[in-house]
Amino acid sequence: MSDTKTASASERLLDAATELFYAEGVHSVGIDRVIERAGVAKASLYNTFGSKESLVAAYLARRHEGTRERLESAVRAATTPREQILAIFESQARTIAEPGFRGCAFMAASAEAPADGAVSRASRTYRAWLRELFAAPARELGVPDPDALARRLHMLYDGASVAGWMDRDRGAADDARAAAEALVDAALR
Amino acid sequence: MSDTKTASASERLLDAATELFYAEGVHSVGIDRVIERAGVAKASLYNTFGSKESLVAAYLARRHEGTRERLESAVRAATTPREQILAIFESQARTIAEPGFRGCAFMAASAEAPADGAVSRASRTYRAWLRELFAAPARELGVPDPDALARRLHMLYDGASVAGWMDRDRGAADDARAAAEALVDAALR
DNA sequence: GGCGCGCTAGACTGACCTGTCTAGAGTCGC
DNA sequence: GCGACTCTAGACAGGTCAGTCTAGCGCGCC
Repeated sequence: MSDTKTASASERLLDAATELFYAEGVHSVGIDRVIERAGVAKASLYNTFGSKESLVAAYLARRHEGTRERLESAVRAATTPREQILAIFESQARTIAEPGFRGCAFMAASAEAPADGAVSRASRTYRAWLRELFAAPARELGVPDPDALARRLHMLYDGASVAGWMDRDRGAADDARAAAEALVDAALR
Repeated sequence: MSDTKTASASERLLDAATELFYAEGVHSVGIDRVIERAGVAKASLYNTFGSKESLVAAYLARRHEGTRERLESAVRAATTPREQILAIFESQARTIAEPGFRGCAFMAASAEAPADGAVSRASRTYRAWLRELFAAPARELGVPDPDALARRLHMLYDGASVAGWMDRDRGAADDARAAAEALVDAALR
């Protein structure tokens, strides 16, 4: 998170938007609260982003980037395809355990947004990337239908995220990891 | 759905709330649109439900009831515990294939609601019921940890719902069903 | 017949929303 | 010194929101 004093107005706006939108929801947080938290004038927000929807899209793009760095570095640290798949769930477990975890930001934002706007587009981009993150090691495994395996692993990932959020189940990703092992084994059988 | 002409004001309000809240989100739909669609005066809504939040809770309670009837009758029609578990996903497949499917109403409503209100309470009640719907046949299977199996099946169910919604994946529940078979087999092994 | 109750229609309040606009402060290169 | 630029502070417009309140209608029950 950037230093409030030195960072540019656009950085501070994104910091504030990230904290407020994720914690309270896109619709519940007004522009005025974002600029107040960022210590930035309203005109600067509209000069930089143009609209609230664009600010939300930028917030989601930044979250996508953060998740991408975290998960891809976890995957890189693993050697076998099987371990790469499980590393995704191990990284997710750390995310869910963090204080303030409130589920998937893309689900939350999409639930409040119309189906054809910038928010839905950002979500589709994110989900396509995550799907491919599962699909690449699935192909390396040499299973008969790697795309089907990737879809099912993605379901476990989403389900763990929902359980960590709505059921406050801290161990959700550990369960998902164990289930993922079973799915990989079954696909290899 | 009740007949607009003969049903009571409270029934017509719930009908309208169900359609609008599910299709467009709780926050996006104002009270005025609900009463207009229901053909009911605003005072009647506030006499009956007292607040918008209570109307939302009543809408969720009704959805819970509908899902309960659908899934429990699907489970009853199955004979073995294994078939009961798979019947849940088969029923989900029909739900996802329906036109207008927009994901889990409880996820959507919870994403817009504060964490301690009537909406979150309704979601917890619903999720606890669904968890138990998986747990009962899991216990009958005689697996070592039926609660863990139920949690993992619930994750698949949630993940299929998310995929059916966000990825417009019509076959999501079929994938989830196949994955559930693998999880059940692995738990029995 | 008359009373009460559930209902309708809609004005109204006060708050909050996004987005625009004005006016001016500070800082840079030149 | 001066213009260009980026920023701040905040008023303002136009709309929407939840929720309250008044006034009156119609129907069933006593």
